[in-house]
Amino acid sequence: MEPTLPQGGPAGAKCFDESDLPFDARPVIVIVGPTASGKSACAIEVAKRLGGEVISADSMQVYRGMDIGTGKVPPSERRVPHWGLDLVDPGQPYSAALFQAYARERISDIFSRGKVPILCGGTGFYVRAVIDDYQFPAGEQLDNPVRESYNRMLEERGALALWQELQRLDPESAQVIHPNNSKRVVRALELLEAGESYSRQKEALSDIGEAIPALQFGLSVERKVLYDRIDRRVEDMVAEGLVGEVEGLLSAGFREGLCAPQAIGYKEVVAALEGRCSLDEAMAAVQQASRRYAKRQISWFKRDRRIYWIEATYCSAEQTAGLIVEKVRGLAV
RNA sequence: GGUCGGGUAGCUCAGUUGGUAGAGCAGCGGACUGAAAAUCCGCGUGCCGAGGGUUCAAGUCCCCCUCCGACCA
Repeated sequence: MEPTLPQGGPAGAKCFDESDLPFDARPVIVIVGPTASGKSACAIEVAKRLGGEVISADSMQVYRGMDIGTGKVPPSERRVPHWGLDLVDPGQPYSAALFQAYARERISDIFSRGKVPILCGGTGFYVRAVIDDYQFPAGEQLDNPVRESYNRMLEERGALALWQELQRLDPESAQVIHPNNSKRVVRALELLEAGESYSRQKEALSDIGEAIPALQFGLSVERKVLYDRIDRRVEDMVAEGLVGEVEGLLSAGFREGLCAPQAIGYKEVVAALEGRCSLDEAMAAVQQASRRYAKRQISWFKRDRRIYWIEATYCSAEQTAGLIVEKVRGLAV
């Protein structure tokens, strides 16, 4: 089947136009898409052809020791330098702001060596934090005592009381956050402490500019095919030793982490290891969670009108990479 | 062959004395500025097995056919 490069992407999408590029700016190549859409292989292929290096934009692949379940490309298959992997231990928190700083540093370093940075990953928030002008308050602690105390308030007095507290301190922000969304309510309260306002940030989002010139490509795969691939991938993960990997992490204190234990594929296997369900049930839960995750990813990326969508359902990594390289060269002339 | 039970959403099932149907799960859509694989919001998607009858009105009552299950031969 011949791959084609659609002209627009979603209906009415505004395509990236070469006139948007500053004359001498070298764009970062961005490859996004839902889990199991073939991003990683495609990125490696593009990197090989363009003299590039891959930066993974994935909130879980930053963790050391979480390899099988996060779908990390094994070292033997990397072919080109990979960044963004194994940055911290599973016990540590990580964030979009940290990734933003890390990835931008990597990008300028790769450029300075005359190579092409390829940002590739499924964590939409991380991708946008890097290429767009997201400004996070400086100097915030990740294990914030303020967050701690609001979380306690949530536990003791409930979601509504917490939201009402926000309403009292910052009514504008309370208005744009659903009372049930306690995580975000806590974040808004935290921001207040740092002298920022959630609602002001949200407003700024509407006309946020690009911080780094980027050419974004999205791999789209028919839903049914994507779901089948996800289901199979989960079976493969178990066959490759996911359970053993989780056991190892557990004995290394993985449970105390803030972010890592939330990873799909890990929390479910932990439940099975603790006897709360069978392994088969855990696998089914992982498959379902992955499908829903893919749906959320699609939702996130669909919104970005700058992305060129590539219909990749029946395409190999060589084919999708070929289209990307062709497009990049076309624009670079 | 006979008797009984059942056939309602993708699945499991509810459905009052008749008033053109609703739960759970699954699914779909959306939001997103230091947890984002997280968190949150929204949406029933239906030839009620087929046909006929009674009735102003049938998922519901009657007849017949059909399919599934159990039991009896």
